Amino acid sequence: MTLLAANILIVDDEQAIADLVEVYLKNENYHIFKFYNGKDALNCIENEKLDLAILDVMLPDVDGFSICQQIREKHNFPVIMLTAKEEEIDKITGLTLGADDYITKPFRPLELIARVKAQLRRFTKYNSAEPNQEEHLIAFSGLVLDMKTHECTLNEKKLSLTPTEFSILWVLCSNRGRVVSSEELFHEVWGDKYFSNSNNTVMVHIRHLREKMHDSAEHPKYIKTVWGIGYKIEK
Amino acid sequence: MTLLAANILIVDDEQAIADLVEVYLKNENYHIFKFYNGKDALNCIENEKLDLAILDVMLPDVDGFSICQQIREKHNFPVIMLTAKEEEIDKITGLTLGADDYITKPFRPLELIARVKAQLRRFTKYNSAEPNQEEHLIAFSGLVLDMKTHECTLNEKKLSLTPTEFSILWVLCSNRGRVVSSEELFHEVWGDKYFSNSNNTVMVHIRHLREKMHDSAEHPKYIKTVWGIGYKIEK
DNA sequence: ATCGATATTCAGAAAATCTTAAGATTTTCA
DNA sequence: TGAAAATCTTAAGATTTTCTGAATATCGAT
Repeated sequence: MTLLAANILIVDDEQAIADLVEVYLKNENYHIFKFYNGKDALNCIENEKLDLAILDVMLPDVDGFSICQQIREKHNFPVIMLTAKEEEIDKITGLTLGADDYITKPFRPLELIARVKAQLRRFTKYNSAEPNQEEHLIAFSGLVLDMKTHECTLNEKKLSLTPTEFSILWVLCSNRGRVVSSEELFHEVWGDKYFSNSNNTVMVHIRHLREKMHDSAEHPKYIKTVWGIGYKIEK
Repeated sequence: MTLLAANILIVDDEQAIADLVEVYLKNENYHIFKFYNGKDALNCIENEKLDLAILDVMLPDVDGFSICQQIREKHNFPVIMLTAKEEEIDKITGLTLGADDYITKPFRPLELIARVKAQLRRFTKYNSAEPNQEEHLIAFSGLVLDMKTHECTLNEKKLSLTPTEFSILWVLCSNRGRVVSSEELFHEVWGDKYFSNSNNTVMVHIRHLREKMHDSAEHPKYIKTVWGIGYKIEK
């Protein structure tokens, strides 16, 4: 994804947590600066070129909120706050001001990694001189999908798709030439929520898509059914 | 119907829980190794090729945390921890070190299955994307099988195979030069479901395959019958 | 020639998908 | 804020495709 590994700062006085985060992020090939207190962290912020910071809200010396503020005085990179239980978020909403995201403990490793990547992606996208201008565009054989505007046109004519429909079509298109199972589609579009036993929902949306694209289930030009496997769009 | 069923280890001293998990996952066609104590589990880890482990944190002999550590010494597959009540997670956050996810009891079956699948998906994605890009393709003497698109072509002409037919042909091709018995075929394609003593079902599919490939049983170019043993495709 | 293994055929069963529509939820807008 | 509109989800029945098992025919080794 990135040519050079991002530098990530992690501060938490619960050493187990900090160590845990370190393990997972190192595993993703990031370069980690880890501290168990605020002072050392501040020092690091001064001297290192960081790409992202993960701060525990509650620290014995300098709390995460203060650190975040000090980061914001000079830097623009994303900050993710680590907070205690879900229920307490309300009370500390103010504390997360200036942060870009927050994660509640206990957190799932996957969630952490996903959030980190999301923030890095967002940051590098807005800040890199030469962004992937085409990343948000898919176009082939008369079909154009624009992720930015969420618009879709087919042979110059605009299709008004619902968000879900757009997402499904996007996933199918970005996997063009490959069969995508209903289950996979569901996970890509709805996230890793639990899914209901029937994949009928996906099917209904596929139907709506075909309808709007003037496509048929029997002789589809675009979304083809692969029996027993899933759906695909030909390459 | 999966080509390879994942091997899943489940360890819990509460037999009811372990049994329950076993039932749900077997129902999803996974192959289950179930143990009620840590020692047997450790033994299994040594000797079996596992794809995922579900470990109860509290075990009478060796606790789940230790097992997880021992897994991590040699293996990289996902580990999901089973913990007691939600409220107690704080206390044991440290114990989930090295695990990829955790589930609190009591859990809902769908949630369990969703989590297991999510982990397997993540794992197989990270572990198969790079190294063997061509793994999804089998091609020789005019026959091409593409796992990605689930397409099969014979001398440039497309054969429209049913899911089962495709699977059977895939298994035969990936074992090219070796005789595969009907029973083996059955297990590879259908998983560990019942094996009806009459292997006629396999035979019928073989026939359909031969038909679609314009192959004959008497002088087969592709799928050859090895009397008393099974079928094979010449190398 | 005989016997067990493999082939063929085909119709009913099972499974997957499609369609439709109603109720639930979310979003929009006055 | 509350009502209307749009969207999503779920369920049930229809349809299509695929699978299976029984009956019968054929093959191959001895």
